[in-house]
Amino acid sequence: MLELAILGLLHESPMHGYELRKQLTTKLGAFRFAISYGSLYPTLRRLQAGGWISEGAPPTGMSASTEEVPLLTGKRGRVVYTITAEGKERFQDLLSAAGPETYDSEAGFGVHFAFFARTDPSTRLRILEGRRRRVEERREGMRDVLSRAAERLDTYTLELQRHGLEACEREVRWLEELIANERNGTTPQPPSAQDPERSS
Amino acid sequence: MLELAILGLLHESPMHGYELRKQLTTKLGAFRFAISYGSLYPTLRRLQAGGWISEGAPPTGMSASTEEVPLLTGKRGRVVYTITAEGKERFQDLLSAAGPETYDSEAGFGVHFAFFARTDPSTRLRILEGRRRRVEERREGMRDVLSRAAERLDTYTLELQRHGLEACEREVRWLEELIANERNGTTPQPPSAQDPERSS
DNA sequence: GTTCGATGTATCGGACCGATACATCGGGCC
DNA sequence: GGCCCGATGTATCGGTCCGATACATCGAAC
Repeated sequence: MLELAILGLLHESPMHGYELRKQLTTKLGAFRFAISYGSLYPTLRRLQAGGWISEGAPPTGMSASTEEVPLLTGKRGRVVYTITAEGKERFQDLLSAAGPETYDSEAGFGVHFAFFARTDPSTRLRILEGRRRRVEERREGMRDVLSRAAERLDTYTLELQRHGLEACEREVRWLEELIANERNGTTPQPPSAQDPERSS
Repeated sequence: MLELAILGLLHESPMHGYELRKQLTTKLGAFRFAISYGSLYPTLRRLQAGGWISEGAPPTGMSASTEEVPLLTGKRGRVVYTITAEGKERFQDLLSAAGPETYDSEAGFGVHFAFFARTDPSTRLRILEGRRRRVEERREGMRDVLSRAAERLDTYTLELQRHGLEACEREVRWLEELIANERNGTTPQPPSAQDPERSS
């Protein structure tokens, strides 16, 4: 999960840990996702051990990302991580591997969704539908609780269920819209959508 | 967190692990909360070590909960856990101890909220306001991302932020309503609210 | 010149999850 | 009768991730 997120961000540009964390919480944080250093650094080491990222500046002297990265001077500390070719492959693999963990957790789905621009259309659809099914299940569960036990629960518990149910219904509607757009080949939201190429 | 949830449920009636887990996911599950046995059983042992719950049927031969618990025959397995007097104290302590962890996590807030009926009014208000502040912070963060970076993000990432922002706004509104009701002394939602007894 | 907040790297203990392994029981089915 | 199967039920293990914490550097404010 975290691996996918990190690879995805490093795919765009090399970064050091601090910056990486900021991006993780802002760009991917929308769907409840916050990462602590206690998981970031171990994961970075894991990725390094797998040969998917490497420490140090980009492979050959490039000046493209000059403004993105504050450009480490030779000083001390400040470790910049760069994705390797194997890392890019790994990223693509993880992107299309949409198992149950992709639908189950908020975070998992959020991360996958954030990289949809680089995910192939069929996988996108698969993930959206899987997620929808999952949320629908939760919704049904809460409906049951509300209808069967309306009398046996105190007001607060009841209100909690009611709010949860509403959130689920909203999310299902949102997903349904996304799925419809996906089938049309339209991009999600904006007024003027250009016809995207039809790969696969 | 889990300790609080378990003590709260056992406070209502003794239960065995399986039933406990079901209740945890249905009654408290609304605000994204699912528990696995891998955390349930260790926590039960922790609670037992602390003397807050005890194994076996309720202290003295009571027949009140006959229909609630499937009533273990002498067979095998089937361990029923009962809350102790110290456990009840502990429960009250945890209820009023509303630290940052109460506001930060969905689950933490959900559990506390589910037991609001047994929480004193001032603590309720404190928790609701703390939670609101937290959600407002997240909301502002997302607003910033959306306004500053609207051009630099792809459609999907943008849509993710948009959806997240909307969810935050909803939750803030919900909390605001609850806070207002709390100040009025009204119970949360229903049309005709009877004046609740004012217990300690 | 020194205090302070932002930037930055890193670890440790512990909470929690997912998978898994069992064992028991009541039915349905051949 | 014998069999399997799904629901009920207890329990552990490895691993992921979190929260707290410790440091070190740097520019700006005072």
